[in-house]
Order: sequence, then structure tokens, then C-alpha cells
Amino acid sequence: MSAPRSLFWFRRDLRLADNPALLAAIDEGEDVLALFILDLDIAERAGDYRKAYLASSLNALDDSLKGKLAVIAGDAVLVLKDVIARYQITSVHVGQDFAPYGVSRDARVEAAGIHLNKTGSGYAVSPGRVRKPDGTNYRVYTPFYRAWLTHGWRAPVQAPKKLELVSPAPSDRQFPDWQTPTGVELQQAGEKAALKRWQAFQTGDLSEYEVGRNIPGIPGTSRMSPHLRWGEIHPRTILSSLQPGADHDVFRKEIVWREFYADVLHHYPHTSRDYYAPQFSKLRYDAPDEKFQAWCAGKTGYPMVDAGMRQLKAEGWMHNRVRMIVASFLVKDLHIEWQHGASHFMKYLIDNDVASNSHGWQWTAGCGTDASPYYRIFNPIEQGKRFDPEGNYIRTYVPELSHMVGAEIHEPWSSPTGYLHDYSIRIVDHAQERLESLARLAELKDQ
DNA sequence: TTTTGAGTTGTTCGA
DNA sequence: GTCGAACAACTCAAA
Repeated sequence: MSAPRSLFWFRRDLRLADNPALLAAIDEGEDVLALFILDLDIAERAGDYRKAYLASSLNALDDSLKGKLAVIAGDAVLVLKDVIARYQITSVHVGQDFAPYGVSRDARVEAAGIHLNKTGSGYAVSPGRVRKPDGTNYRVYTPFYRAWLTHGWRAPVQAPKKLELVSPAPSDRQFPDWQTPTGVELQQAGEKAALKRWQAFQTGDLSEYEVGRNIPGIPGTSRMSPHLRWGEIHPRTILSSLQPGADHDVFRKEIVWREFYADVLHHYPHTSRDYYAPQFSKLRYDAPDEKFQAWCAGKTGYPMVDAGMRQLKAEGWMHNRVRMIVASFLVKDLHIEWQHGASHFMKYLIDNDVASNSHGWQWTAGCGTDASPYYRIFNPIEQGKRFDPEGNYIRTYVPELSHMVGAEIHEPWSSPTGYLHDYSIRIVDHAQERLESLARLAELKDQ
């Protein structure tokens, strides 16, 4: 009988600190093989931004593991079978993945006879755990939040003190060569970068978060989303350093929104692509045409919308306030189904989380949980004036408007210099399309 | 079972 | 410029 040797399969938990599943693997094996499986099906769908971020995160993880991370491309079942045989693995450990794709992948693995020891997940309270007294799940955020607070969560655990790693064969070090696209500046990936950024946010902008988070022209948000997406930091680590006070409370609620949407998707897996409120599938929509292309390219002629869409392409990330503005514009002004926008986001966002993305879109579209009232249609001009009064955000991303100062930047059509540098003419009239949206929603009501 | 209050993020209109 | 009301009706959670 050979010595017990465990496999730790890294998936969405690319970190060493506060990783109970990794500790479980260490407990069970005299040594541990650290593995990441490159799923080429996902890679085919993913945009270059996501791939570059992941490649960078894997390099960072490998550094922490002193160059002993195995990376193998292929189908999870085949790779695991092969690795288990070749390295004489006696147990496989993972953190539980709740996203629909991960759930079905893990089911295939287990159906193939590979037992996965699951410890913890990427959430402070795993999806499915927060329940109403009658045992059913919540569909509204605020009651979920109150129950979530009551539920509580475990304290973070330390990084392993001692980690005996198996050295993988050179042929099992298939790190992808995915480069950041030219002209794009992605935020730094990896556990160290995540912790450093969290520390900086905690001692900095967190104290002004309630107001600052809504101003896209300043660095008022934490930018933890890409790190949370790949588990470079665990939400427990974040939550455990929050204090009482309004700004911290608002930030905690944002973390719990992530937990809520994961819970909703867990109970209704089809809502990653389909309507949470099915009657909205009967609404009259327009096919994605050249207007959709203009939206993607950031050439709608609405400064705040265009700035957001261009930030997405420049950084693989977009400020949350602006995500709502561009999403509302696509659905309510262009009358295009939310899935088209959600797919575009998933391609470019380095924080591409299917639960938060799909349900964020559905919220804006009015077909999600806690959906906004039908009459809540964002005015891209007013939103710009309110949250980017000086136009700092717009000037950063829309060079055709960089010569404009003050509030006039929000309405280039009203300014003699608005089109001096060939800024796009408005592709639609917001006031008119707002009425069109209300009319189409009224049709739905009459049915 | 029935009732009641509440529900992330807004805009427009008229006084 | 500011302010309050109106904008549907419905679903959800909890008493």
C-alpha cells in the first residue's frame, strides 16, 4: 500500500489563504498534487481579456506554489482519470462550484467514478443554505439579507503552514500563453494582488463607499470582483475585516448581493440564459442590428453610455453604476433582449460571474428578482449629470469629447463644439424610446 | 387562510 | 431651481 497522496483541483479558488478545501487535501495526503485543468471549451468562448487574466492568475498561483502547479488542458474527466493513475492519487479535493457549468462538469466527473471531496465554496454562506422558515428559498433581496445575517459564517482560516507538493512532470505544466490584447490595461491578477488591493481599499475608499461607489470618475469601488470571480480572495476574508458603520454596511450588502444571486441561480439554474419572470419573453423586442453594434462599440452618441462601453474594452471591467446605465440603454432604448448584452459582458468582463451578470441584467431589464418597476427607465443624460457632473469619467474614455468642459459634455448636440472631433450622432432619441418601451410593456400587461 | 406592508440603484411633470 | 406626487399592479415575506 503506497502512502496516501491527495489531489487538490483548483477551479475558482486560486489562492492559498482561507482555503479550507486545500487544508482538507493536506490533512488527507502525505503530499499533494496541485492541479488546474484548462477547459478548452470555455477558452473557445471566452474573450482575450478573460483568458489573459486567468493566465496571469495561474502564473501568480504557480509562484506561490514554488513552481509546482500542474496545468493540463483537456476534458475534466479524462484529465483527472489520467492524473489519478499516473500520480497514484488516493483522494481528490475541491471547493464546491455552484455555477451551472461547474455543477454539470462535477456531476460528469462523479458519474465517471471519481469521488470529489467538497469542502466549502466561494461564498461565505453557500447557495442553498439560507432558507425561509418553511424551508423554501428567498426571492427578494432584503429578507434574504436579514436571514443571511442571522445565519452567520465561519471565520477565515490561515494559509497552510506546511505544504508538501508533488513536482509535476514538465509535460504537465501546460501554462497558456494568453497575452493581454494590445492597448488594454487589465488589473493585476493573483492572490497577492487581491490582498494588497483589499488592504488599500480598506484603509482608503471604503470609508467613503456609500457615496464614492456611485461616482465612476473616481476610484471609489473596491474592484474586488475579478478577484472574487477566481477566488483569489474569499468573501470571508473581506467580511471579517468590516466594521460597524454606514459605509461598511453598504459594502457588506454588495458582497451579499453576490451571495443572493448565486443562491437564486442555484435554485433556478435556467435563469443564467432564460427569463426569471417568464412573461417577459413575450415582450416585443428588436433584433440586434447595427444599433447593437454601435452599442458594443461605444458609438451610440450618448456620452455616458459610450464611455462605459469603451471602459469595458479598455480594461475588461466597467463601473457598476455605468453597467446599469448601458444595460438600461440596450434594453429600454434599443429594445434588445438582455441576453445579447449579458453575452457581450461575459465575453469582455474579467469579473465574468454568471450569477451576478445574468441577474444584474435581468434586474435592469425588469424581468429578474426584485425587479425595478416598469417605469424606472434610466435617462443616460440625467445619470451622467448626476454621477459624473464634471465629465471626468467621460473624458477618460471618449477622446472625441475630451475638449469639452463641465456639464455640456453630457449633451454634445446642444453645444456648438459637441461634434468638433467627429463624435457619433445619437442613434436614437431617448425621450421617444422611453415612451416606446412603456408602450410595449403596456401591451404585455393587456395580454 | 387572510391580511398587510414592503420591495437596491428613477424620471417626469406641475406647482 | 426645488419639491412632492404620480407612475400598475404584483409578488413576496411574515404576521
